Amino acid sequence: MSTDSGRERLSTVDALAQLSFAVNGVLERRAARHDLSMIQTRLLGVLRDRRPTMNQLAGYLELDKSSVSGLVDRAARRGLVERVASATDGRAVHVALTRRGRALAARVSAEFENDVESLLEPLAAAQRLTLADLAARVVAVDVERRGLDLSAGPLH
Amino acid sequence: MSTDSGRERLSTVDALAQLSFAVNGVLERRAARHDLSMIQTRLLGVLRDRRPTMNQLAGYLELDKSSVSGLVDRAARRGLVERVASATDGRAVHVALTRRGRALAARVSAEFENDVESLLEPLAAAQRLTLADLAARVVAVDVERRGLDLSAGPLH
DNA sequence: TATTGTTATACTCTATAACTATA
DNA sequence: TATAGTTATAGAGTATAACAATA
Repeated sequence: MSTDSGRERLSTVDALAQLSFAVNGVLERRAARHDLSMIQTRLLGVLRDRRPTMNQLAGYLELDKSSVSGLVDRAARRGLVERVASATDGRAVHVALTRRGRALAARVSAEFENDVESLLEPLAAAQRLTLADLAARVVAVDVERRGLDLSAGPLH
Repeated sequence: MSTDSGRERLSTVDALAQLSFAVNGVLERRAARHDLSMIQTRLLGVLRDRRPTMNQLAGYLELDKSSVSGLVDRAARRGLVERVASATDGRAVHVALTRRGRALAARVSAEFENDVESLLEPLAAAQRLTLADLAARVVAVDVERRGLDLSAGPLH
């Protein structure tokens, strides 16, 4: 790793932090183009393959249930999600994507994928695979340690 | 972005997104232990080696100047930063860390470094270097493309 | 006139505490 | 009583628009 372009070598931590920052920024700007905040984007992502209760949703998003109430209110006001009464528990409410919400989720996800691909342009195919492999290894251990559902990540 | 959440091999985009999510989470939780939001943490980070005007600060943080006013207000109320009148421009105000702000910034930064090191535990030393190298390459190109100051990243 | 910064206003996001309805 | 969810309230964070002071 040379410094021939006048750029100092970053520490591993710095490099990783800045990479995360870049990826996060990509996602944020992409979401913003659809008038979506990160948390609204995550909400749509979580709902792509689930129909959780408010309570479960709070678990996935690591938010208080009262925060989720407002979140879902605002998404529902935009016609992206809807509340569905539980058939088995009179207290519970499920949250589901509307057709429009599903379409938007799919679109944002596809665009994000493109954005990240383009971010990775400087790497050769083999290097991307290496990066993916190393990242996956780190993530797998972190998920296990923290006992989280992997699929509650950025877009899921 | 795939829809399955098992332990299958992740796509490069998924792996990268989840890695970013993990790193971001580490930083967020670390900051929260000091009652700092991400943006307050970034504010302290930016000020570690700068004494910018409000306007320049808005540029570093990519926020509107009115947002920066409030941000600095709250940090100043906690004794972490202070406003300093410009010696050369009667309109301008510089923002600087207080002693307490500098100490906190150093502490959070050191702790964050530890956190990320521990996140990277599953990787061997050589793999970490590879990861850092690939990340740095991606970041360097992104920074150039977007014309940003590299040092306005997560902790700087 | 142009620039720097603050203030007024409005909205999203978040948590805590109090509440309602159901189990 | 305990649980699921909403509402009331408070505060951080953000942007837009209007403003004051200085250049």
